[in-house]
Amino acid sequence: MDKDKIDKKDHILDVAERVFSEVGFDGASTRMISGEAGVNMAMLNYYFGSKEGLFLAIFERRIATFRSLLVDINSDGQASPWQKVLKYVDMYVDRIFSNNCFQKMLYQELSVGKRGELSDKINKILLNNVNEFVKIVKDGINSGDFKKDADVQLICATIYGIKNYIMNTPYVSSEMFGFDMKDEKELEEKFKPRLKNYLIALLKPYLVIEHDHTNK
Amino acid sequence: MDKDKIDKKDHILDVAERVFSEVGFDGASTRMISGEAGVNMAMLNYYFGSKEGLFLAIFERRIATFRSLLVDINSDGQASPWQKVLKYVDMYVDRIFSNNCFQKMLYQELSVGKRGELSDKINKILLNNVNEFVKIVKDGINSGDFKKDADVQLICATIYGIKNYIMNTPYVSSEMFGFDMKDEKELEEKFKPRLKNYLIALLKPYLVIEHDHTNK
DNA sequence: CAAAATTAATCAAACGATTGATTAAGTGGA
DNA sequence: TCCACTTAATCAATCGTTTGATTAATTTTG
Repeated sequence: MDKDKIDKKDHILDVAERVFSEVGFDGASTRMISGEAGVNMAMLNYYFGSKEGLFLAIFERRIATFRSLLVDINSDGQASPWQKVLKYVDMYVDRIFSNNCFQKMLYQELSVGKRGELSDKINKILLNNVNEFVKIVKDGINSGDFKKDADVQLICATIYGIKNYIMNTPYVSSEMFGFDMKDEKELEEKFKPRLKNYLIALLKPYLVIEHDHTNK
Repeated sequence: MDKDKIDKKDHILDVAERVFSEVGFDGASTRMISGEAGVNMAMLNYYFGSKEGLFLAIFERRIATFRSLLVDINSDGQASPWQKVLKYVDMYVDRIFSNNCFQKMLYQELSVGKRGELSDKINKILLNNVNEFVKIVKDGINSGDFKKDADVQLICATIYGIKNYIMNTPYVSSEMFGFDMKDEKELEEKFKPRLKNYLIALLKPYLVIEHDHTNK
């Protein structure tokens, strides 16, 4: 049946995504991937043309989701700049940790950047997302809500950097935070809220101009 | 002469460090490294035993430097907690960008973590450095200088994360910050001070309890 | 409907190329 | 001569990929 075919391709993509994220592109052999996926080696080439084709297919499957991520936040005319930042942080943290393997893969690819065309594509998409957030902050500066000497770019690097650091140094992070980073439940229930609270508490005093209502 | 031998070994280590940082451990072949270093392939095995031995040798050369990095800051009884943080940030930013290739290599190794013994070693050293900074912040909290609900661990992740993000996504960062990240001069003269200022401006309102002298 | 023809999916086996590593022969200075 | 160094040649192993054969599913034909 057609559904089975799609499921099998998807299964291969799932496994390959995990394996690539664990040992990198060069570290993962086609035998390893096909073995863990429980399919014949030749199926990888049959479905995806090549190892690199498989790699690209993983990205193409995820990139569709990527696009629609942040579009709507900025178009919300009602929300204040700070409310937009809150919304962005909330969405970002939620999204990120559900695509754990892929995020790691993506970051490794950016770090190495061997596959020229794909790297360009990813870089462009990521820059789009960055700029979406940059726009929020800049609007806030122009409207007088945010401090005008705020370093917009480094704020971005902060949000993305913390995420990458935690996800790409599992052992150090697990020791540091005192619980297993691979435990999905703890990650969801304990760490996500903690990270959200932190980011907000960190950014607010740096970014927002407090209008002193108490006037003491 | 003996000096020549050491120089040649060091030269190989330099080249290998760069190549590893650019394409990863699996992506780098011994032929590639020996070729770029201008030595015969067998020399790598003659000097370092194996490819992994070469990899380890790179770390061993750097790790000595690593150890003595932050030891003295915390023993300065005179300095206030916030002054210690300032000193730490200053030292950290300065150090980090001078070992560009190695930092990237180290981070990739942590992300993959295939070489068990080495990974353990690195993780321990890194955790030591983390704890050194954690201690500074915790002391500040206990002494009443810092806010008691500050998330010490995530502060660490912030500092290390920003650095890693910038160094490991050269293209995105270069676009984002509007200049070439590989240009050492610009990095030194423009980016380092910018990053220091940002980190201080970011951490201060989050961390430090302001004693309102104006009393308005 | 049933037989034939076509297509898609899957497999074990093998391909040439490249990998990290080793060998044996040679080099030149002490 | 001895010893540390250097080289080209070569090794088995593994790499990604291709092959030809086989089976299962689908479509076409009579």
